[in-house]
Amino acid sequence: MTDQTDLRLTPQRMAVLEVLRAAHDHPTAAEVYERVRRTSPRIGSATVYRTLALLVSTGQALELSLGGGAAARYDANTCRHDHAVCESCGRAVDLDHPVPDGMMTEIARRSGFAITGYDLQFRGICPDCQAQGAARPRSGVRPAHSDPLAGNTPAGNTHRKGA
Amino acid sequence: MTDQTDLRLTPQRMAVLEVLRAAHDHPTAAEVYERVRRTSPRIGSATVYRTLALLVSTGQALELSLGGGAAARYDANTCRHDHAVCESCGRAVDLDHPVPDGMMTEIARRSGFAITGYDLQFRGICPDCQAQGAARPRSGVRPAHSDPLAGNTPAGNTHRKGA
DNA sequence: GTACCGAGTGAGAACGAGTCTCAGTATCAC
DNA sequence: GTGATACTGAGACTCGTTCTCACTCGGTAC
Repeated sequence: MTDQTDLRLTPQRMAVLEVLRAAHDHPTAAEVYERVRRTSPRIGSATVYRTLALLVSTGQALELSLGGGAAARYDANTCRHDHAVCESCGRAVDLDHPVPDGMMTEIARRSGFAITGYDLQFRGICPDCQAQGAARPRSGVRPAHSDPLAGNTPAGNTHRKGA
Repeated sequence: MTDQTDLRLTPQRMAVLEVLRAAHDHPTAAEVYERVRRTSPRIGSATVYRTLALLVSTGQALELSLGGGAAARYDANTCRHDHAVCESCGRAVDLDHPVPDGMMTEIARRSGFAITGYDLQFRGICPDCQAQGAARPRSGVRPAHSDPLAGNTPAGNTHRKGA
C-alpha cells in the first residue's frame, strides 16, 4: 500500500504503520490496536488486524510467532534479522542476521523444499532478568526444549486469566 | 513422567505418548486428541492438553509453533533438530540440526542473553506441492516474509471456518 | 479392610486471539 | 453527479487452549 502499491493510504493505515515504526518492542496486534486508539479512538480491531496483515503481505512489516501459544508480534524492521526472546519477561530483541546463505541452499538441497525464508528465534534469559535472578517462565512462553524434570506439577500452567 | 519421573503412568498418558511417538507428521493438539480418542474414547481434551504440556515440560516432546496463528504442533523426536514448513500444505518435515554451536555462543555474547535454545523453521514449498504447481497459502500459515505485492486483497485470508 | 490424601481425570464453561459479515462511508474514474 | 469499488467499524463468531470442579483412582497409614 502507501508508496509501493495502488492500495489506498487511509488515516487508519497511516496510524497503524506509524505505531509500528515507532515501536521497537515488537508489539502484539492487541498492543498495536491499543496504541493506535490513542490517536484514532474510533478505529476498530478488525481494521488493525486487516492493516497488519496487509503490511505483512506487502513486505512492510514482519509477523513474529514467538511460540508457546503467545500472540503474534509485529516488527516494522523488514531487513532480514532474527530475534532473541526472553523466557522470563517475554521481551524480544533484534539480532543481526546470522544464518549463512549457504545454509539455506544446503537445506533446500537436502529437503527438496523450495526455501523462501526462515524464522530463527533464540530463547534465553535477557540481561535484565538475569540481573533480577529471574527464571520464572512467563505466561505463554514456555520453554520448549527444556530438560527432563522430575516431579513437576502436571500442567506447568502459568495461569493466563484471573478467573 | 513414566520412566523418568515420579509422575503416574496412567493409561491416558500412555495413549497420548504412543500417539505422539507413532506420528511423524507433527500433529496439532487437536489431532492428537482425535487420534487418542480412537483408542480411549472417554478421554477429555483437557487431559490431552495437560498431558502434552507435561510431556513438553519433562522433555519427552517438543512443541512447535509454526507461525501465522496456526495451532501448536507436537513432536516426539526430542533430539535437537529443526523443521521446514510447507507454506502450501502446512506439512512440517524434520531437518538435521544445522545451527553451529559456535553461533549460539556468539549470539549470547553479542546480545547478553543467557541462551537456552532456539527455534529454527525454514519456510518454503515442499516437493509434493511443487509438483502440483501449488502456491496457494494454506489456512493459518501465511507467508510472513513475503515480497512486497501490489494490489493484494486487503486481508489475505484463507478462511479458517466454514461459516 | 478402610479411611484418608493427593494426583489425575472428564466435562464443559470461559477466555483471548483473530476472522467474518455487513451496512455505511470515503474515494476514485468518468 | 453518479456508479463502482475500496475501506471502515461494530460486533458476532470460531478456534485453540486453559480453568474450574466434582469425581475417580492408587498409595499408604492404621
